[in-house]
Amino acid sequence: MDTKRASAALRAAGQRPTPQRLLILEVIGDADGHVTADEIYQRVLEVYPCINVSTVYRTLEALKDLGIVTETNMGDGRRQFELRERGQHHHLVCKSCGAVEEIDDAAFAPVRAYALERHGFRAEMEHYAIFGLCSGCAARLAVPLVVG
Amino acid sequence: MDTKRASAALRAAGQRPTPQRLLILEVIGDADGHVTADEIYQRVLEVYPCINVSTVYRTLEALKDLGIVTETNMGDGRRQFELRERGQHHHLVCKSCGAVEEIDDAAFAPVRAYALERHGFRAEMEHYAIFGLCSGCAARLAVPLVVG
DNA sequence: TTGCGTGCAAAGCCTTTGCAACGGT
DNA sequence: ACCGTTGCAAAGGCTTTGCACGCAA
Repeated sequence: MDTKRASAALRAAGQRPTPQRLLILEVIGDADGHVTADEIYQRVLEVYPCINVSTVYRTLEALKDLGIVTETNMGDGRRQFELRERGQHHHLVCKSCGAVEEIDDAAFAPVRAYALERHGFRAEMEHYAIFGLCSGCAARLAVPLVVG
Repeated sequence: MDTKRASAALRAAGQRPTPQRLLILEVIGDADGHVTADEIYQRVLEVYPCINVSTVYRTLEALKDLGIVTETNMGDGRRQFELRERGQHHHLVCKSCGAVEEIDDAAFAPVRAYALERHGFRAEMEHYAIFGLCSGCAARLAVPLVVG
């Protein structure tokens, strides 16, 4: 997301496009993939030495409310953030080697349908972390193939 | 899970079935649904006043390793625990009213298939929290129906 | 006796909050 | 002048760790 569009988005929401916010957005945009609040903080710090962690958290909260960034929990107690504009996707996290790859949101369409039909529930399922074994590790560990 | 089977499971894994551990298991088993570490701690405390939180955490870790309990992150920063023996299922969490209902694991079969076919990835997807709007809130808020 | 399991207290980590100051609009 | 934003520092919530004791095998 370029600075202009970011500014416009913030302004449109009645919020000020401060340098801190634009830098935070830039860091999130430049990182390809997800970043933690602390990573964002550290990277902004390199360019803008007087920013505070609380500003990062507050900004992330605001950007989330505006729908500009999304949050994922990868299960390690830290929140991961990412630009929403990258398009709906999720992450396959290998429990063995830690590799992370992306999986398209289309994979979840059947789950949404199921939830809606049987429970009347509008499932959002945005930006999930899916744990398991990547093809390499599965082969290496000779994991028997079982599909539920 | 009754005490005998729990003891056996622990013993089989070379671990001691201490009163603390059995009580913790009992609490998790009695709770229908998920419980947090602190809830477990509080409930055991009523019966066994000298137990410590750290024991609860250590036990939960051990029980997880043994595959006796599973953990879910419902997005509020606290870990939720549940007996695995209840069978594979997931939770639908309403973002509006906070209601939690269960959804069968069958809903995820297509996702596993997708991950395997396109990425060669063995997805586990155990015990997920799915956020969204329950039927009541969707109706109340007049949310337009969009299925991806 | 060996070592697992425990209680206790303290620290750790990530995140949030109160408050006064600052700066666009 | 107003009010959204910020930095700072301190607190907060949940979880983990170090250490010595106790108890079962």
